[in-house]
Amino acid sequence: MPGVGYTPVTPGVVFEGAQSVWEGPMSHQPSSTIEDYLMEIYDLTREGRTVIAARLTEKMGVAPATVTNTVHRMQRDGLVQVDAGKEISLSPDGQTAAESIKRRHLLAERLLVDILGLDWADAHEEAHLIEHTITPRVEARIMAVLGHPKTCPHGNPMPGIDPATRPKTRPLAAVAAAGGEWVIDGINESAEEDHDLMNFYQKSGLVPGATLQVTEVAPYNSTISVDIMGRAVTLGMPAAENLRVITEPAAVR
Amino acid sequence: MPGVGYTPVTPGVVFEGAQSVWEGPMSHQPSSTIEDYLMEIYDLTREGRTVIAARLTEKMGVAPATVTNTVHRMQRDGLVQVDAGKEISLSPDGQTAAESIKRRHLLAERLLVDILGLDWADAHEEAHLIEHTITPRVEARIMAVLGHPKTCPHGNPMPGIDPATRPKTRPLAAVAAAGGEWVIDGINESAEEDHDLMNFYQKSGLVPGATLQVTEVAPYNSTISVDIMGRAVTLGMPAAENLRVITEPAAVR
DNA sequence: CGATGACATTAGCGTATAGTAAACTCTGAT
DNA sequence: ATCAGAGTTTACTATACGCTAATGTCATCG
Repeated sequence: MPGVGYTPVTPGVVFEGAQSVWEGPMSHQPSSTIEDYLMEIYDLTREGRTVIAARLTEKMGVAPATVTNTVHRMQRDGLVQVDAGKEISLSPDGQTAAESIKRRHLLAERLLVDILGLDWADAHEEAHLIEHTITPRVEARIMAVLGHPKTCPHGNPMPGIDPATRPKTRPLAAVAAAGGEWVIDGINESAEEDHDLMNFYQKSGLVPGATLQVTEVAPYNSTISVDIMGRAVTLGMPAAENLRVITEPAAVR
Repeated sequence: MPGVGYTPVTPGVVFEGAQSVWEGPMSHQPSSTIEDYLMEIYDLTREGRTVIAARLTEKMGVAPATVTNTVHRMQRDGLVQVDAGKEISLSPDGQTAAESIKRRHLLAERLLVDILGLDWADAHEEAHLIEHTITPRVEARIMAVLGHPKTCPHGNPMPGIDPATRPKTRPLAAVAAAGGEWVIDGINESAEEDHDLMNFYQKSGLVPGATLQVTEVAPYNSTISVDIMGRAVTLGMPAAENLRVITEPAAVR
């Protein structure tokens, strides 16, 4: 006889990693890994990029074979489709799950920055850990305490926010001439992972809501120079590409 | 040739679950599972209970063979010793890691209750998820914002708090006679997992700091009745065993 | 048209974490 | 002394998620 004090689990429960989840007729709770893939697909899609396995390979920092494998599991679980051209897209279930994890990521970032006072440049990577452990119960509390924020600290909108209510923006890199005054809307998602770049933005005061004057556009040098809070800052291409400024004069934030 | 855009990892890195960690000459970052085991061993030890695999089997809700297996990995990694009598104890490294995860657990509980306004009775299980994702950086922020709390919301002390500075307590069940007035110090760790019991405590106002009068001690019925905030509440054995009251008249909290 | 480069996939491994089933070790009670 | 019961362990299985190596598929370029 086996030892007492342990009762085998009811059938229908499946174990994945450290947490056990219901494997009922309804959908799974995706693992952290799957949530990462979902958010990555969601972001790439929102940026208008073609979502193929090679893109995920770069973003996730894993071997190509690992992505093939993982995407297969996601297909099996009804989270994504892969079309004839190998393009990956979210299913309705996948979309729902992706919006959920994206929302929790943004809320975690806001919690860390607005309430806990964590460095703006560190928030993304810390939130990336915490996001997976936020249940609906806690999500509701964070949402309430923060007053239903519409963007993350880096200016990216919560899923479900009507794009029409967001300001029209362009990359700072697309500004053609010196002289204009611009308000920073946000930092592109893809730049949030670059910790050094984020630190540069932060130290330079290049954060959402800040106002800057373009002092020089130097295409021959691939730089744009700006004046921000009286300080001169020169941005190279990646920094200028990933900084969104508001096109409209009136900042409707 | 393999696809471009993916560079194989430097040697010396080991993969465990979703996160990659350094496998240097120094210690690992324990996985969530290992952290759970560490905290359980820590709690059982602090309660003065004999720590054997069967105890962990109950607490973790896994099969006995799983515990054997996991404890072997913990031995291999230098986190625990197992003596001739099969008793499990934390090594110095294990103790350090256990105090770390315990501290993060308590901080997560306080964050959830004090700042996010989560239900006191729900905090333990939510913190159990979040605790594993709190890095030193975030831990420091929570610590600062909360003002270096000395206990969790259920009255249990942070690791490193000198027991001498804590009030002398006894279980409410050990109160021999009616008539006395007592201040609640806390709820035993082992009861925090019992969600129904925690809800009962919360609804009855039996939370740390509250004052109660013992109105009846009925050993023949295994109950103790108290008056709390003018309300009469009768506690059965488990509830009375796991509620600690302060022995001293002056509440030095 | 054949080579190259970007991608995808298969095959074969390894580890952590779970489970079941069965065997084995005590200790204490009949 | 044997047996029951608690506790432990071994053997084997399964899944998720990583890796390397090798193979297959295209499209485009020279």
